[in-house]
Amino acid sequence: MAFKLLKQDGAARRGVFRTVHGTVQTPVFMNVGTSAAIKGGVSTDDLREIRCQVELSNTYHLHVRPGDDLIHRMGGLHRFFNWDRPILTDSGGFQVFSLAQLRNIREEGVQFQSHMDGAPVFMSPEVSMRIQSNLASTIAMALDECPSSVAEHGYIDRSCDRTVRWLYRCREELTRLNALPDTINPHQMLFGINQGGIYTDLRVRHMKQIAELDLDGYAIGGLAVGETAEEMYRVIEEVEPFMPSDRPRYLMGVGTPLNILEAVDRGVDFFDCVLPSRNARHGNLFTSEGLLNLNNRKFAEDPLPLDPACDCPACRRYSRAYIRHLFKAREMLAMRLCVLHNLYFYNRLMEQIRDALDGGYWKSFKAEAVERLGRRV
RNA sequence: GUGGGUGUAGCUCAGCUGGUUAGAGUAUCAGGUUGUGGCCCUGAGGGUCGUCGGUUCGAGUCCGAUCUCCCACC
Repeated sequence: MAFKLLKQDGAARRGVFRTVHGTVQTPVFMNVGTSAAIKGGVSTDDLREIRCQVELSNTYHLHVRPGDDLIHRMGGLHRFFNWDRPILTDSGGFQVFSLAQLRNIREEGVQFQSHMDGAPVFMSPEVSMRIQSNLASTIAMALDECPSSVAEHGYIDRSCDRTVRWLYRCREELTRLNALPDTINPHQMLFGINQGGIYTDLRVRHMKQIAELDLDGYAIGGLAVGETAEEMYRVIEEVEPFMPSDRPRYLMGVGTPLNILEAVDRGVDFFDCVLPSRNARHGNLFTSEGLLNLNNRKFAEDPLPLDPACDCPACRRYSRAYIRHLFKAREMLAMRLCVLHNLYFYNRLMEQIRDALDGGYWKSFKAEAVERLGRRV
């Protein structure tokens, strides 16, 4: 079994996940590099230095540019990207619904226009699996429809049924692809995605249906897209009892450090979010003392590092005043240093969470961290 | 020196024949950002309308003088 549960405290889980690209310690935060690059000029050497375990790239983006067939010819994403640890590829489903202007969704798949040049693109369960097989990521995500979490019950009901049918097609196609002789990663794993908006009956029914497929892991999708944090926590609590306990659980696209602490407490093992990297590019830092907006004038002559308690490459050598200056001067080093810091902060937060679970002091750590990280510097 | 143009927010500029509390973009300041388009969204502060005088119930707007800068010609 790839996933092994080491310890549990309430619903919170401490585990290890074995893959062909190495073992992942969970709970884990995956560092997002959509186009096989962490935005902000961060290299894979940097990723190793900031203690990244799993990198996440995007099927849709890499399909549009440079093309998954090209990456296959270049030996797969790991060789192309120079990253030998696990990679998870998102299926492209979310992008179809968040980026595409014009789309037409049918049973067969989704026809839409590329956000790059308007060229027609067709995405189906089979196409998504073929792209991800070409990329040869460690973990492939199933193609799902991601409707607005607050869409009406009737629509999400029908959408969930279609996502189940798509999931069967994904598994069948990936099984076929993994057996082909020119497949780069014949052990590519598949995670299914739970949908159902904010409706308990749909979430539970859908989770039960996809659990029957006995996949390598299960994700909760369609959250943090309009509903409140409290609704998100409620949905996790309601669906968690129906998620296989011997498989990793992945909460897609979440979230803030507080969201992650609350979700770990409700049994989630995997996370990914653009928040630390995107906010970093705009000067919004996560620190051990809470949120810090480096654009604030009060940091103009502040000689302290971004976070005095941090030993990331940015905090070891540079002051708030200097990095703030870099932002005002629009120097790209500003973004690089802040992205390194925020990702390191997230990766270190996950280490602290794992230490707390290992050490048996999860509840007290969580309560203290929620209070501390919710502050503002 | 002569003729023409110009002057309004830190910057670039709107402001129709005179009419509520002078606007926009950008910059600044402060929020937001959740399966990534270095984007975008929201709010705030900021002006003796070059200066002085005149006409008028009322002037950024009309008149006179003066100063600034730009252009052309001598």
